[in-house]
Amino acid sequence: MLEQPWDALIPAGGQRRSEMDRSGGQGAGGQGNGGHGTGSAVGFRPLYRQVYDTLLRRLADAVWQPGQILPSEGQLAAELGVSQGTVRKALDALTADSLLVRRQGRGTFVAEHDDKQSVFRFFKLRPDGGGTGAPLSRVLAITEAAASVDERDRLALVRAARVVRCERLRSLDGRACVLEAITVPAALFPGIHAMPLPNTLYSLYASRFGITIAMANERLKAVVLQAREAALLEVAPGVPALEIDRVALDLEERPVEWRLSLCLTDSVHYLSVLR
Amino acid sequence: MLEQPWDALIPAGGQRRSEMDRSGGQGAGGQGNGGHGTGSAVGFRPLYRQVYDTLLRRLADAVWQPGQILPSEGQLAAELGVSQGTVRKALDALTADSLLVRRQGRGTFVAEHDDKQSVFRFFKLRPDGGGTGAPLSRVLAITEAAASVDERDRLALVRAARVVRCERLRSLDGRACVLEAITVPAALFPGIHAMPLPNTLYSLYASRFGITIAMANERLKAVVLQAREAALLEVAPGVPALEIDRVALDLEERPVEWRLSLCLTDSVHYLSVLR
DNA sequence: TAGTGGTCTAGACCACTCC
DNA sequence: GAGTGGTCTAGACCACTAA
Repeated sequence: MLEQPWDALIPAGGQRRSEMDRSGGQGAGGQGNGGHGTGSAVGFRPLYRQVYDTLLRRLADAVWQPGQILPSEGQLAAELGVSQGTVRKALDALTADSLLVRRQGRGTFVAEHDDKQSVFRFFKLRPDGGGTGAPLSRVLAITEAAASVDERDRLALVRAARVVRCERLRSLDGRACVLEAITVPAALFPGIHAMPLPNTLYSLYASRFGITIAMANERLKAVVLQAREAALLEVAPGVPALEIDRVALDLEERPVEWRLSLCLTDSVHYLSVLR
Repeated sequence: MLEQPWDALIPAGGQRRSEMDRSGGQGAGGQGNGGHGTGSAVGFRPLYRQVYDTLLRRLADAVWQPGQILPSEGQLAAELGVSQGTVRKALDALTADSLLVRRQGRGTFVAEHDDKQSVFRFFKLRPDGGGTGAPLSRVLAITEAAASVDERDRLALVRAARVVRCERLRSLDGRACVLEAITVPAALFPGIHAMPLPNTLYSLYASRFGITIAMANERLKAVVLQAREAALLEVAPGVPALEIDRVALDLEERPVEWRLSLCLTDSVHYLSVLR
């Protein structure tokens, strides 16, 4: 299934009954998996990590759709030739990564991120008062063009790549407060420039293009609004704004969206929880 | 030990051999622990959660000092009357919460957060270029006074409470870029106003006052510098700055520090990773 | 009642660290 | 070689859900 051409996953400890000798031989510590696809040295991963990768691949390939139920732990264990406990460890890890949802008595499901509570996973602006107003959006423009230098840089694109750009104005509790410039690779989102865009773009990415946003890196700065930006946000030029430079990554950690947001923060703040 | 006057923890499933009948009876789902001390309804927690709480209490009471080694899994299991696997699940959870560090072949240790890599756990400003310059600090003033309204609000203090205030100027890569106003309850940090303050305050809190910072909530805004602030940061008044309003919580989720930072972000950004 | 995930246990082998 | 955490297995009982 992986790491080895054999049908079953190779164990890393435990009394597995396979007759195959140690082949590569080595086991390996635990946490030092690295990732990023290099790992030419030993390339060993614990069994549950291999199960994790196997299931992650199926999620990335949309074998299971969002909201759909997965086979039970026992069925997956039998299919992959590992114990139920090992499958559980992989499923728990995928749940911790917000890719699965497990419900006692019902089953394990592919996470849906268009729920009301999930809107706020990647939207960290909150009204100062503590109200829970969900953001509303108005699309100003959507165009297709050749990628700029910045866009190629953020999205790891080649020179000739084309992108789709979208400008949106978002409001919270009825007040315009965010101006967003969104860029996605045209190749990954064919036809998106002609679609009606929902408020939560990431659910559209998942349902129409099979792209799941798993993570985002945001870089925040305080800036001063330019004339055009200020006009769109209906404030005076020179007002300070919070600039959020976000690159969103899919399940395979490829950058698939660049979003530059300008936020008015007089009655709104960006919430960050450090652990 | 907890939940029950008996010596051993009560199980929630499994074939434990205790003769005591179900007493309270009910089991309970799992995740709905809530916390915050209310939970008068059933108050049930899984065994591993009880072990977690027991060990957390010992950490909060400084039974084990930072850097110190804990008893082995087997010893803890024997002491608490549970299986090694249950202890492991609790230890793994504490490790996930950054309170413990586990090293294969060596043991389990209380996390030390004055290491070089740990400085950045609560310090999210990074040079744009990607350099890893650690911040340096210069204390401008330190005073004791009665708590202001804002301070009482942030730190959940009573009217008569006294606080210690500290103003610091921090620089990154040699450039002054952060002006910090720090407030702590005087009662929790006796004598701190007369101490030399290290660059990493939180290690001082742990080593001298037995207070471990487990979490922090930050609220970010874009603001304009006032004259005094701009002078201290050596820029012109009116320059935009990133305001970080942080409340730090200890192991028992009590607010123990309020920190208001003003950051220049022309060559520095605030890094936020969303998962 | 059957099937699912949630918890708990017991015991095995492995890799790492230190003596 | 002894002791530690890391991984894997097998099997038990529990709580929850739905038919």
